[in-house]
Amino acid sequence: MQLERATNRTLRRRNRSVLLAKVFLDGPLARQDLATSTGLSQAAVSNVVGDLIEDGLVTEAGTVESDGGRPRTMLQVAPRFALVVGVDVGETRVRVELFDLAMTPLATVDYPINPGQPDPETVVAHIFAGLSYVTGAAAVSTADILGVGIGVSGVVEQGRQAVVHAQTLGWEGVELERMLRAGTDLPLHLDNGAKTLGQAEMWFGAGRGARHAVFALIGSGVGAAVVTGGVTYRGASSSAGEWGHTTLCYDGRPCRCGARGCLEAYVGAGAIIDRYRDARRGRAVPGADEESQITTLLAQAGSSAAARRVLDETASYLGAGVANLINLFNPERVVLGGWAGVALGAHLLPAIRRAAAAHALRQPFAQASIELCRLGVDAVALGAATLPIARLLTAGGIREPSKIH
Amino acid sequence: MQLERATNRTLRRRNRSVLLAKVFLDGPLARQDLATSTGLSQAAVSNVVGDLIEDGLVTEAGTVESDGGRPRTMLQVAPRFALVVGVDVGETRVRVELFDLAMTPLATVDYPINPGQPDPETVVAHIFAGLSYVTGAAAVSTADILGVGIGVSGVVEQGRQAVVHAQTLGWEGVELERMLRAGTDLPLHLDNGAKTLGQAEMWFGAGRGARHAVFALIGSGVGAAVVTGGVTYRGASSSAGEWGHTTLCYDGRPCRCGARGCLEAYVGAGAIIDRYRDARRGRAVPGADEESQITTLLAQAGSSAAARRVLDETASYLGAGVANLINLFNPERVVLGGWAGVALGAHLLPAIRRAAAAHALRQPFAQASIELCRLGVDAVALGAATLPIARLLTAGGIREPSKIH
DNA sequence: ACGACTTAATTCACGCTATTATTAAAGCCC
DNA sequence: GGGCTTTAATAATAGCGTGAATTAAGTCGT
Repeated sequence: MQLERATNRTLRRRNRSVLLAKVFLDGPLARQDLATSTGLSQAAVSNVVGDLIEDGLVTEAGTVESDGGRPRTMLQVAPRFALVVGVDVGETRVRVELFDLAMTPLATVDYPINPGQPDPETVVAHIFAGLSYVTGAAAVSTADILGVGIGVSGVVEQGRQAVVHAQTLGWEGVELERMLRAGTDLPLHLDNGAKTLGQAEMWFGAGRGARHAVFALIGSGVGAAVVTGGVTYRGASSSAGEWGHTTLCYDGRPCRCGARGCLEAYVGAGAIIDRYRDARRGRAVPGADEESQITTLLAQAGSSAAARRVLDETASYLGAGVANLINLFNPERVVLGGWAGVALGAHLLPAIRRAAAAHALRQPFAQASIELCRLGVDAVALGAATLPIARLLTAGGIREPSKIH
Repeated sequence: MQLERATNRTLRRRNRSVLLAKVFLDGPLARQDLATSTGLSQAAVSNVVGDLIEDGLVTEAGTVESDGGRPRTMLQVAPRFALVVGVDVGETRVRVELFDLAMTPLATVDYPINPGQPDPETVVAHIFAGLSYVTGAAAVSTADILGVGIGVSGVVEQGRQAVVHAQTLGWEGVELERMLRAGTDLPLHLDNGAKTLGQAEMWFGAGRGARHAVFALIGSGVGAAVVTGGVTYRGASSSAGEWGHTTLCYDGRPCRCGARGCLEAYVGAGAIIDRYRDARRGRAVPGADEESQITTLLAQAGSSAAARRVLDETASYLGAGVANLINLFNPERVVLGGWAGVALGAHLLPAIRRAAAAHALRQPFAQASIELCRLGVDAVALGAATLPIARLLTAGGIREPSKIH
């Protein structure tokens, strides 16, 4: 039950938002398209679009020939109306990327961090360094930056100031937003990295067109982003979707979170490698890091029965975990992502589908397709960059929240 | 991203909806209260309330004395503006209940059904019989009935016409809505029984005030209703929340759904009784039906170590299951309900909380309280009856969708 | 009993917004 | 160039919420 009053300005802001979002997401469109697809009258569309053009948010982008009649002028979001920055705070590196509103990457920089429990201060310093690097490299002014989105691989607790709990980074209640705000006046949007990746796939990847989707991400950690009604599901404190630490096997293998039987203790990259090592009677899996060890495992599937068994089991566990998501969230689409998810999914997707079918209820399973992601792992920064844009769109392109005359 | 245009009438409808919902849910309120709590101007409130009174939706309900000043006149939803019917299609009976808009029960009737796979036709006949019985008993006209809400213990797939998949009833793709529409012109609202119960608890019970809550229901079956942002989470085809058939114990006990290791196979009433029988080395648990057998188990906890062990295990499994809900949905409240849930919860709640704490991530667990429901099991019909009301409230009290002059 | 004071509800001019109908613009085709 | 088609802008109209002023309905002190 919504309890927001509606005033006359609300109306305009909302229609601005509807039109702006449509132009942004569905590419160049004519005023007519907007009128028919939104149901607004042509007059209103013209009126609102006029405002948007005047505000510099939208530009006319050429005309399209017609078969007898005035050619329709196409509209698009002005790519340079503003710039956005996406930051990916992963377990092994901090990536800072600058985009324009057409989501063209203008500059990118990576800062590797040593995996052993990076200092929050170091990460913050990397972010600031990255900010000044990308603005310098693209020769743009900070004033043109609409906002900075930051995807962190851990629980991001939204409150007045976002706080990060990331067991994999060794962070417990790190006041990342406060630390960042101390060094910049740019609008900040912190969020869980899985959620930003889901956002990216939703707008530009495998989630397009779906209203209810779950993005299941397998990497060193295991997480999920749930989108419902086109909007990321957050829950009370924005930590919803912690799929990796749901119990799949009561009293089972110990997990690094301290509990037993978590999904991550079976299908997290580390867990898969551990299980393969066990299957090899304790002989270490060749490879410098988890990523190459997983590659080894997949490469040996042709020759080693043990590797095949480990992969089969992985698909079964993963399928059961996906079935849980399907039963609980009833999505129309489950998208498998994360670096390990992509590596495994390419080979195991049919087996995962079979296992999910065996564990999920028929009706919700029949509603859901299970697919691979389309954007790759680096989309965390892209998705983070969409956060300030999402805010701009819902606000109807009005940057200042309120003004006092 | 919402894509609904907003027109001038939308505004009024929305404000009608906001005010009407507030008056309905937060009891008698003065116009002033409405103005301050919604942010609308007093003039607008007066204006809209005037319309609502004229339409017969709202009535003035006396005045409240003041210490110097005009006394405020309180407003309430007119209890007899319309009547609603709630139907509970359970595994053992069909209940039909008639309410006014103050949710006062005006008439109730139960039709027992023999547990062995009841015929859909029989259930439909019971519903029609119940409808004519309650209208007769309360001496009201069918024309005064706003709508009929029907809570079914099974998956209700919403489409053009709701279809029911209820393994416990032996129903597979039963076109219940079509069958009902053939016999009545009343607006129908079919939904899963757990969801209607959650709705009832949300409006009148343990969920009041929460924006994100999960209602975990334990009976013969195990299910959950998820409320997010004050609204029931449905997913793509409205079957979200099938908690009972999530895998808790990979490759564990067989479940009646065909899979193995489902939560229901551990904490469903039948499963608990089975586990107790196993603990008694196969000796049947005394009791005529599941309900009395569970009572027996609880009664013997004082004397029998086996009973205690079974209950402890139940609390642990249940806690792990609740932890999964907390990790995935990040609610501020988890409400334990269902007849078995109530019976067990009274004794096991502390143990369940401990087990949930052990399995959930710290941060989301700290955000969530775990409580018992307040309304009892019979609230399914009450919750079903709220469905037509919820529609009325969101529509701002406008019954006909559109009129042609 | 009367006036001062307080609080609640209504009225009305105003500005904002979308709608429908109408007009202008811009091109194609014969 | 005139007729036709499609797109965009303009004008007249009506709905809606706001804010200030006004009316309504009491309490309290003297």
